[in-house]
Amino acid sequence: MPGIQPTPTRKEREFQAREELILTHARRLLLEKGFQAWNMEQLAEAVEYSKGTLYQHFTSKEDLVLAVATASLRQRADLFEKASNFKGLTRERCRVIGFACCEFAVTCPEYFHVEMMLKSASFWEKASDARRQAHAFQGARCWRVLNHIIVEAMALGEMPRTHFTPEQATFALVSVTVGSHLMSQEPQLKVQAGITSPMLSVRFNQDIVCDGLGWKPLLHEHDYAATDRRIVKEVFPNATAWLYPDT
Amino acid sequence: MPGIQPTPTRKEREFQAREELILTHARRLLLEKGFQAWNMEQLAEAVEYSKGTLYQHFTSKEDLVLAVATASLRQRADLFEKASNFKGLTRERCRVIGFACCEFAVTCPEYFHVEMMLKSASFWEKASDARRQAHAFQGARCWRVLNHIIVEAMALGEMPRTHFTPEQATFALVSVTVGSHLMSQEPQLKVQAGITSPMLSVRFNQDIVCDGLGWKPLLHEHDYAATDRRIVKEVFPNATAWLYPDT
DNA sequence: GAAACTATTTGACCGTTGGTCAAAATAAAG
DNA sequence: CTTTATTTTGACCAACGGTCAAATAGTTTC
Repeated sequence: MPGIQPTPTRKEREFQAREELILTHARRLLLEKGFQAWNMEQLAEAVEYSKGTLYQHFTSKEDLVLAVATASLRQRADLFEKASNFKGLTRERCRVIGFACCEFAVTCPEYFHVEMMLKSASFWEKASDARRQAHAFQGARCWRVLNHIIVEAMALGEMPRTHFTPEQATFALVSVTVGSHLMSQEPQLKVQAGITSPMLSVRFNQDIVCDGLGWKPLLHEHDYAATDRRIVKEVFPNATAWLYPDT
Repeated sequence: MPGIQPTPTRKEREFQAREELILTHARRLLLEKGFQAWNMEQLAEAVEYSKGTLYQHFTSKEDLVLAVATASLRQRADLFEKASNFKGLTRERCRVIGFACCEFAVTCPEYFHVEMMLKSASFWEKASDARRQAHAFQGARCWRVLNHIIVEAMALGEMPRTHFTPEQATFALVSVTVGSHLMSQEPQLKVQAGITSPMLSVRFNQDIVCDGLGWKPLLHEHDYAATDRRIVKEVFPNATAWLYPDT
């Protein structure tokens, strides 16, 4: 919750603009080549500054990549919050979050590539504390949105509250979402599972978990196709691009 | 399905023994330090050979790590096949697989660390083709065991077969399992979700998905605590170590 | 048992890359 | 214009993955 910012000087604004330039190019390189297949020299060339200047913004290559990840994560949190404004049943609102996940995966395809590295302890050691906290903050925003919906679902009696806590339910949905995204990128599994549209698989698995949680109305008790049409129309008009597997 | 092997000479046996020695130490280093924080020189020192000798076994550091991962994956496939021999309802047998997952996570804790890297394209490029195929083979073994149980469940009418294919159901279970393992290692999420025992969370989420798939008998329709006791007794006597969160 | 030959092991060496810092360039102040 | 403060630069360093000619160990021949 940022208060009144001290007026940024021209220098500060230039610094900020350059940081975003760096992040943009780093993001592109991450997407095109992954983490290893480019170096700081190449990035410096791309942004038309020298290597030393890069290190005025970031303490290490890992710190830089974490900043890219956090910028993406902020977009996800923004999408989540936008999604949560949808008017409807709690399970319908959860469904909008599912759409947000897919929109995010399409908008920030480099994120899942980076997310892998975020699990490695050595990665975090090399990142600065400020960036670590920024990442945690955006992560918490995403968690909070989904958790709120589930708390509300329980309060309204749309989800049973006797078998598990709201946090357990949130965790289940987060897990299945991340796992589905990861697995649907695995070429071998895609063939074995006969996956044609990764996004469809992710949302299918989310539905399974929601049903498993007893989140009313269950999949076959409601016309979710109608809900989906409303979601596309009201919240994610661009979703048609990824909603149906390209023919 | 290995046929009659040509008799290995003494040299071949020594070569094999050394390879296992290398893998053992590499596995330990991976667990203790991750991927980055050790180098081939250190590994060479640990196994008391020189760096050049390591490169007679593996084409690159990545190739070596992939070999470690595949060795672990073989253990998982072994556990899965052992688990699938359990006599009982299909959902009970799926539950044994869930135990196998946890047993594996405890036995091969370095695997999830490595699995992250396996998603990176640049990683696979540096590994040899033979190791790639070996890894795919062990992965397919794991998939097949679970898939067979689900096919059988549908054939017996213990799982509905109208809403999805056996492969979709298998994919959902695989996704939630991997996702849960990953997420339950995230320190921030552990706090937010209030996770005390990662293994318990994984199995809980698997239960949710099984229920969501309509896999009879559902969680509340059957005394799965009794099943669990049988599983521990008959298949995983060591499971008590991780089954309950340590006090 | 020595010599000749083969197979294996070794570690000095190379190229690349993340990261540093003194010097150069630029901007600001006097 | 001169001096001072700030920013940018790229040569440089150390670390690491990977290579290969030389050394060592092992085997065969006479």
